Amino acid sequence: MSEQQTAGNATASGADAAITAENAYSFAAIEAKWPAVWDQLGVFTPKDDGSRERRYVLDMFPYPSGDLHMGHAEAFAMGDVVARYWRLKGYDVLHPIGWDSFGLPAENAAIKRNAHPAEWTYKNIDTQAASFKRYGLSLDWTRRLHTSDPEYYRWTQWLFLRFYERGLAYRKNHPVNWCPKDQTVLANEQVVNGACERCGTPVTKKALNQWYFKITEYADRLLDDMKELEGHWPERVLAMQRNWIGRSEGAHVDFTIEATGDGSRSEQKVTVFTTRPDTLYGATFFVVAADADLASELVAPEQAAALAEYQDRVKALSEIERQNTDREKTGVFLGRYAVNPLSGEKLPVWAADYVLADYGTGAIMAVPAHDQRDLDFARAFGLPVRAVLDTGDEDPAATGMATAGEGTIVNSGPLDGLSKAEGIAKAIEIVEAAGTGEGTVNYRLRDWLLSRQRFWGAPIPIIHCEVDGEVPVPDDQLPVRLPDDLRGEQLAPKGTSPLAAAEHWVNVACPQCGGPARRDTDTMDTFVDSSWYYLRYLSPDYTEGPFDTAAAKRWMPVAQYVGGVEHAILHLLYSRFFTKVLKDMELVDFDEPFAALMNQGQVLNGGKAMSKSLGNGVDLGEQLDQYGVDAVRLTMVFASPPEDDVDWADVSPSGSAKFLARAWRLGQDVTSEPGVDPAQGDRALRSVTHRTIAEAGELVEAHKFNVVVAKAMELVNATRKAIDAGPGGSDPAVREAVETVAIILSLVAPYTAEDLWAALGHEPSVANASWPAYDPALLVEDTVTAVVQVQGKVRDRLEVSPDIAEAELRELALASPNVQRILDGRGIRTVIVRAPKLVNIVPA
RNA sequence: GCCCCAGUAGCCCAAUCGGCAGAGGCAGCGGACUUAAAAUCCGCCAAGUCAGGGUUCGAGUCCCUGCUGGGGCACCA
Repeated sequence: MSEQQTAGNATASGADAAITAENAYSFAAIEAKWPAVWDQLGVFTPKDDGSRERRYVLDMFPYPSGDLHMGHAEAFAMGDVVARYWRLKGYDVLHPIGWDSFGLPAENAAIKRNAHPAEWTYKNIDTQAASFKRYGLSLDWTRRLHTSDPEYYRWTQWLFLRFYERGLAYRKNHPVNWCPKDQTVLANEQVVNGACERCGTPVTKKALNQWYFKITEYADRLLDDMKELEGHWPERVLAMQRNWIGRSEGAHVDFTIEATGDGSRSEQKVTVFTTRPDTLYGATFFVVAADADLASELVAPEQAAALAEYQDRVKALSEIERQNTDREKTGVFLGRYAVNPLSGEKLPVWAADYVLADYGTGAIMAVPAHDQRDLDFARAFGLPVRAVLDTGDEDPAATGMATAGEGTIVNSGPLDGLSKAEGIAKAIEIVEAAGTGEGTVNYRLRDWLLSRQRFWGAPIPIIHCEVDGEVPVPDDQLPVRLPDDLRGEQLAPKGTSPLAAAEHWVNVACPQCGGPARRDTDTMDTFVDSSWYYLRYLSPDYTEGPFDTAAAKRWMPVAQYVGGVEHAILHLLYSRFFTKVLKDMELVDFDEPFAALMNQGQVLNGGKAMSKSLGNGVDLGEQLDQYGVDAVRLTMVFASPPEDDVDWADVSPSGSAKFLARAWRLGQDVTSEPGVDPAQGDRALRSVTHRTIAEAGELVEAHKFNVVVAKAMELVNATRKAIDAGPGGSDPAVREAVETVAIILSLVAPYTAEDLWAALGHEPSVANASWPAYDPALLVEDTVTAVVQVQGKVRDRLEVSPDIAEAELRELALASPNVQRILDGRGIRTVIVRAPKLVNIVPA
């Protein structure tokens, strides 16, 4: 900025400005100055011309609920460090932004305001977009997308149809999780402790005909491919996914349910899943899930009334009550007997709610001696307990404690004498040979319930015809657009989708027979939208398919994904599933979409998550107004390692602002010209600079961003000292140091760094600069301090050459008067020498 | 109940392979500059690493036990 312009500005902002405008740091001034320059230069749009190695950095895209908040500020600050570092390192970096813009809040707002959800949604997106721009992120805005745009959801629907063709999208009538408040079904993953993940309302069960994705078919691949992610994803996220998929090895064993004496029920085969086939001889009763159809099929006529009554009782329980593991065991005898295929023993068949209808086969053989749940049930109903594995523990029947450890099999005919593991193998062998069972693997994972009875989502592109049944909407009729004439109350949840009431939309001609038909009125879970958005960024305007497969080949997988751990299972598991299906469709050539994952911590205030109800929220906009963008970003990054929480009450944005001003002022004191040879400069300062470069690079790569900032502070301090009390501002080493400060700072504080870069006489943008190379010669010290210990305690320090020989160091150490005094004539047992830094003398 | 992570100055946090407990910041204290204040600059202060045990010449770091805090899972046969 020229002096004339400065003077002009001074009059505009008052008399005091004249004193400060020239040489004082003003975040407001620099925030106003640079965004237009960045836009004009197009710094953050990747070249995509193959001239550089490509890297894809992605932050989980936001949901447009109001303006950005402190959480966004932290997450995006972290992702930007990586994107900017890689750009400086010479990579062609893709760092796009978009919005996950379908979802319930928009609908609720529309109902309240008698408006259309799009109005609220796109207004919020505009607000957030402006805030993102202010926040100085190195984003490529040319690829911006919104999942609620018809051009986007057209392809969400297209993908649904491809899944449908492959048998991966299907409908079934099944008891599902139902949120009474949101009036919609929920996926298993969206039920937390028996309550709706979104609103906290206790979830109930409801039998409904719903759409599912067959994610279970990919359970083994979702599990196995995690090997690729180990070391690159946080261990706890992998653990949570492993846990959620819940692979367990065991056996399917067929039991024969005997016909009733009066012939009212005939003989029937029922399969159980067990992980403990070694305990087959210990089975003393048989249980089926009370809410499964199987219970009603099996029940003997004289017990039917009792079962019906029990089922009513079970239905009345909330999910929260049902999941309480301290509950007394309940159940009802079905009047039937199951024959153990190994022992031939007859076992009474019971129905109980501790057996789950949708895990395994919904039926179990109960082995009370070796399973705590079965034992609790046996004791409640006076059923026999028979130990078949001698673990050395006391009899479970007496103690009430089932024994689950290792031991030797007893009372089990052909299995006697075997260990647990041998018994499992042998029992599987026997049932397989007899044709009454087989070894198998079972998963905890359930299919993904994707239909929602809400308006603001991608309509499911299926038409129901009386003649042809389910008919997919032909590709050339996509997208199935949402009607835009529904308002307010018309969108209110009624238990069925609001779309059902839009008669003009619902009634269509069947694409196959032309006869009268109705559109499917459910919309897709918004997690479907977000399961493939990272691919759409690669070719956001592509019209031949959801994405350009060539672009996917160039850019995928995402090299660094950044987002909150709250998506550990939901979004990340679904996206992994989608990727695997796309691979099978030969649209992509990789198995995992996100090669590396970083979970940023939360922003707390006073030890607690910010929330309206606690009234401890901190407004991001106010923080930015008060301290400036760079100071807020710096505070986020400096406070702690990225994955740790930041407590806003514990940190100091004003301290950050002070540091930034201090760094910026260095630029005012550099008097050498750009391009001077730093080799002529002060060696001590150069040594600090080059050490900082070396360390900062390693630290960024290790994601220790907070330490990078600390190193930058050290360099700033050293440079200030060199200017004021050393070689002075004209020394070429000072220029080199300040240029390094600008480049490192650009990772976190782009405005300040850019302004500093300009003050040093460089053309914008600092984002186009290169991460400096360090000179290893400058990292070598003239002397190092060797520590001399006696028995591990420091007794002397010696200044020695870094390449001192072990023997010489040993002699020097032993000659130390301090050492001699401490040794006090005692002999020496050993001397450990780690030249050049340490000697440890062990006295006799 | 089971599994995972973390405990270092008053506070937030550093500390390659086990090798001098301290890099950086906040707060505090003192000084310089100022008529004064703000801003700025300089300096100072501070823990022996949650507790106990073990391995080692040497442990914040490795092993065991416990305590505290945080997170995940939880009738999944």
